[in-house]
Amino acid sequence: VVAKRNTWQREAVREALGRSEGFVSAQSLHGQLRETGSPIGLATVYRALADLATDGAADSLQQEGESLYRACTPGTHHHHLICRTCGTTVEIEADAVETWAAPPGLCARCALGFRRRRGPQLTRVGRVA
Amino acid sequence: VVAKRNTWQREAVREALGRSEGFVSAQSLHGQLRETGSPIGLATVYRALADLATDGAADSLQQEGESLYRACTPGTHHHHLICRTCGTTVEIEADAVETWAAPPGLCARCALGFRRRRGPQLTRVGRVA
DNA sequence: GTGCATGCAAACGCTTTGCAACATG
DNA sequence: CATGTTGCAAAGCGTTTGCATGCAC
Repeated sequence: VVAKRNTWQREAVREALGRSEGFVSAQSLHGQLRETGSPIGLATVYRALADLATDGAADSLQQEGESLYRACTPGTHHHHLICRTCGTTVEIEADAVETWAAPPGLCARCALGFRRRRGPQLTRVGRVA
Repeated sequence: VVAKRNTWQREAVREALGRSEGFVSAQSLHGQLRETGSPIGLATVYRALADLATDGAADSLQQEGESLYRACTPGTHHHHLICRTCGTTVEIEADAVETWAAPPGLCARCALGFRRRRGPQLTRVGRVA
């Protein structure tokens, strides 16, 4: 993988992310880094997190208008299960979840492509009433 | 149900929401209403949507930093499946999805409470690498 | 007159971008 | 010297809130 940008501070962000339990916001990550004496800027944290997410080294989710990030083991094909109630997150191997999540989570047309391409997919289930 | 607020324009928002296919943003909904000659303000659209979502008359999801809304059949206990690839959304009856989604989507501790309370839950599955 | 919905504009929080300064090779 | 990262500050965007107005009862 060719280094695109954020070569110095990006490592600091990656470390801080790895040190954190569960998902953290960019701002809280920035706060932590500043507390440890780093002069890192908020913009750099955002840029680093965007890169990490692109490379698959970090996983992100949206919650209440802000993005939360979490280090995840890169290179391995896996999914996350996030408990909506308590926030507990588990990485699980791909095959297990695809067995139950992929077919009902995609419409017929896309499920076809999913099985072929196995591209990024997200299944969401909301409960009402 | 006692009318809390937004009694007049709320109905206009509800109608416009029902007229829309799939999920729409508050801003686009506001634009549509203004195009039809309504003097409704953006704030009122947001307030009405918040109420509709609270009452279960609308379903909302977050996508790329903005909230999208969709009318849904109120009073019935149901879930939504949203295809991450093409955005197709289907309402499905509760029992079917709870069979496969609830147990793996919650951690052990919360799943217990889920079965007891059957409170609002959301299961997300993200795919990486 | 009282209460509450409404529209407007300002404020808010998170994120992104413009830019000048600087480190690296 | 050329390239690309950095911090800061300002801008951007969706959303929320404060407030004066006006309608309904």
